[in-house]
Amino acid sequence: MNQLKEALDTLKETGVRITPQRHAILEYLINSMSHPTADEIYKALEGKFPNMSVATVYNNLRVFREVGLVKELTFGDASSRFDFVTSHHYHVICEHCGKIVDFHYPGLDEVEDLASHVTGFKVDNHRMEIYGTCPDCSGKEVH
Amino acid sequence: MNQLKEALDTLKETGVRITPQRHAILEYLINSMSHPTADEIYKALEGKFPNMSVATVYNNLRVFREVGLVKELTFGDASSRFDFVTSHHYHVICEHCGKIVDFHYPGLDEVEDLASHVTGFKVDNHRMEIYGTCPDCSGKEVH
DNA sequence: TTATTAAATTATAATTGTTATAAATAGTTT
DNA sequence: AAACTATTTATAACAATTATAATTTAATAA
Repeated sequence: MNQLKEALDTLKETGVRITPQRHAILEYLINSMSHPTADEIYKALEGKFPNMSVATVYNNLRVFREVGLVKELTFGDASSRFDFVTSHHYHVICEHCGKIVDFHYPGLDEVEDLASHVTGFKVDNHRMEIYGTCPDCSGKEVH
Repeated sequence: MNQLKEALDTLKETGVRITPQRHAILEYLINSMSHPTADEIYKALEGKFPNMSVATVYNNLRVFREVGLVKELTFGDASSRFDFVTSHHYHVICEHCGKIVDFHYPGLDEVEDLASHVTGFKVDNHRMEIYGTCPDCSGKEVH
């Protein structure tokens, strides 16, 4: 239930020190329903941590990713976005305003199996994003 | 049949000038079975075009993308890779050596439909990549 | 064919996201 | 408390990409 507590436990289990900065970054990731960039996190926390370095944000996001708490979403042009891992879900992205909406779908195991069979790869995972126009932007277009 | 000719026709139709540089970049994209980065293209053509600027490569790849001739593959860390669009296919990527293998699969229309229904987005397209270990790297691991 | 004109190329500088480095700081363990 | 290690900070470096302005060139019509 308490995601932050669970996350902190995960860190403790894996021997990652819990620093105030890490605590705050995790908290921010969990509470923000968006998918913030490293810079957004940095800016959001500079009130609480005026001396925190951008490197700290990047370092810790990498740590969280390695531990499996956070997923990095990489689109082409802009900077990476970070997503606190809860359940397995995909993202639907608006090509006009960049809004990202979560979208649950049973994992595409079938595709992984076929890919593995055809290519001989040992398949670990996959990524998928869906692109389109969000309702807000659709509305604007019409007028 | 002749992909290069078709591509040049597409450019003509859309009013995009056919310059020697564009011709060469397209030719390289079509002939290379790999998925080159902008820099790889730049280096590959510097024999033929010693004065060509990197900007030219980037500019033209953008033009090709806008016209639909080329698809940009964006992974997180490294630079974008470019894929001459032939038929609809996905990519299987080796997490160890970075090798990219094409993989045909009937489009996941079903997922797009569901996403559209759930989120209210007007869905245009999607991307999917599959990650794993290629046979070569699997072999090396064992020893 | 040549003259015209808008588009493309070039060279360069600037920008941006991210990572590397080294010194300072803060937890942990003995 | 001392010693050790992980973490943070500040800064510099890097690499991919884009912006700019001057120059050149492709397409087209006289």
